Amino acid sequence: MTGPGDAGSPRARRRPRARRGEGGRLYEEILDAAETLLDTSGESAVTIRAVARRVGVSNPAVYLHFADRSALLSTVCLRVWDRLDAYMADAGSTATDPATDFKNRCVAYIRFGLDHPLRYRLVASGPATQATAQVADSCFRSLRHAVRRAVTEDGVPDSEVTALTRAVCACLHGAVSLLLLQPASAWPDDLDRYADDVASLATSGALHRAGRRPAASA
Amino acid sequence: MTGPGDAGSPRARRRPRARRGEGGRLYEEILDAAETLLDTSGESAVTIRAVARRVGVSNPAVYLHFADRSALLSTVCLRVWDRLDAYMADAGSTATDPATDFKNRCVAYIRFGLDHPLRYRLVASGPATQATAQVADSCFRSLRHAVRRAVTEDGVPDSEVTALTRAVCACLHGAVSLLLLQPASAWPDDLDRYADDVASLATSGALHRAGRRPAASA
DNA sequence: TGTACATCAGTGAACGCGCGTTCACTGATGTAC
DNA sequence: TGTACATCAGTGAACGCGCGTTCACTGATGTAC
Repeated sequence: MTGPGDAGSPRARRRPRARRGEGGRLYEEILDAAETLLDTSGESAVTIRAVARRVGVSNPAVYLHFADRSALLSTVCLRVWDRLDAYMADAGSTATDPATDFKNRCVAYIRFGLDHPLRYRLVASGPATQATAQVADSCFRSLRHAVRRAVTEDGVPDSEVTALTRAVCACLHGAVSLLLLQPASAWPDDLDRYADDVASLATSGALHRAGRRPAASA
Repeated sequence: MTGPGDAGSPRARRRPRARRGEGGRLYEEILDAAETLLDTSGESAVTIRAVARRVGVSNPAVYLHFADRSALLSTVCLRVWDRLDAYMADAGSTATDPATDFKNRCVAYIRFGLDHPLRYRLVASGPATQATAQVADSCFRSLRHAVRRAVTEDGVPDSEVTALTRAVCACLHGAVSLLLLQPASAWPDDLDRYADDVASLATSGALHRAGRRPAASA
C-alpha cells in the first residue's frame, strides 16, 4: 500500500551536516525538536533518541550540546518559561492603562496554558533546578510589577503586593489546571472572559482579605 | 560491608502463597505496594515489576488482578480520590457550624496535597478515565454541598454555588501546586492558617464577583 | 474412607522493545608553513 | 602555490538496563464419587 522504499518514514530527514563554525545551529534544532515532541506527546516523549531522530541526526550528536537527558530537559523548561514571560509581557504592552495591562497578562497566562497544555505542565511541575527557579522568579516579578501599577491608587505596601501576586498566581494556575483536567469540550465558550473573571476574583478576593473591606463571614 | 547472603535485599519478601479462596488478598497488597511506590518515587516508579518485587511475588502474578499497567494505575488513582474525599469529609464532620465545616474541608484538601505531594499529583493530572472522572465529581459534589450550607444565609442560587465551588477548587488546587513547586523550607509556618486564608480568599472573592458587593476596579 | 479430578494461586523463563550512554572512528574544511 | 596537520561536526555500532507482557508449567487444596 505504501509503496517500496522507506523514504516516507517519519522525520528520517538525514539533515545536511552544518558547515565549519555553524555547529551551534544543531543546538537550536535540537531544542525545537524537543519542544515539538513535548507539545505533541508530553515530557516522557522527549528522549535523546526521539529528538535525534526528529532532527535527522545520530543519537551521539545530541551529546555534543547537552551533557545528558536531564540537561536537555531543563533547558527546554527554561525556554518555555521564557516564552511564557515574553507572551505575558507582550499582552500587557498593548494596554493603555495599568488595570488593563494586568488583566491582559492574566488572560495571556491562562491562554498560554490552555493553548499548550503539555508545555505548561512541564513548567508548572518540571525540574526544579536553580536556573528554572530563577526564570520562574523573573516571570513572577514581571507580574508583580504589573500588579503594583494596577493597585497603586490605593497605596498598597510592597509586602501586600507580593502576597497579592502570589494569590493571583495560585488562582491563575488553579484555573488553568482545573480546565486541563477536563476535556476541551467542557471549557467555557469565552476563554478571555473566563480569564478575566479569574483575574478579578483573585484580585478582589486578595484585596478583600488584606482588610481593605470588611470580611464576609469568618 | 553488608555481609554475605542476599537476605537483606530490599523487599525480596517472597511472601507466602494465599490459601484457597483468599486469592483476593493479593489484590489489596498490590494496591498498597503501588501506593507506597507512588508516594516514594512518583507515578513513573509504579511499574508492574516494581510492584511485584515489593509485594514479594512474580511479575505475572500482578496480571491475575489487573489487565495491564494502565488498569493498575487508574485503580490507584481511584483509590487516592476516595482517600481525599474521605479525608475532607472527616475533617468537615468535626465542625459544629457550616462555615467551620467548609473551612475544615479546605484545610484538609491543602494538607492532603502537601502531605502526599506525589499522590496528589497523580489525582490532579492523572489518567482521565470515566471512573476517575466519576470519583472526582463525587468529591466535587461533597464540597459543593458544604459550600451551599456555608452560604445558605445569603440565599444564593444553585448555579452560583456551583461556580463558587469551582472557584474554590481552582484556588485550593492552585495554592497546593504553588507550594509544591517550592522547597518545603519556603512554606508558610502555619499551614492551617494558610489554608484558611486561601479558603476565605476564594469565597470572598467569588461572592464579590457574583455582584454581592461592588467591584473593586474593573 | 480412599482416590481421581478440577481449580486456585501462583512461578520461571523468555520475548522484544526503547532507552541512555559510550566508544572508536570519519570525512570535510580551514590554516600554518 | 602546494601540502601536512588540526579541528569541527558529526556517524555506526554496541553496551547493558528495566520495562510490559506472554507462555507453559506447578504444587497445594478442596470436592465428587
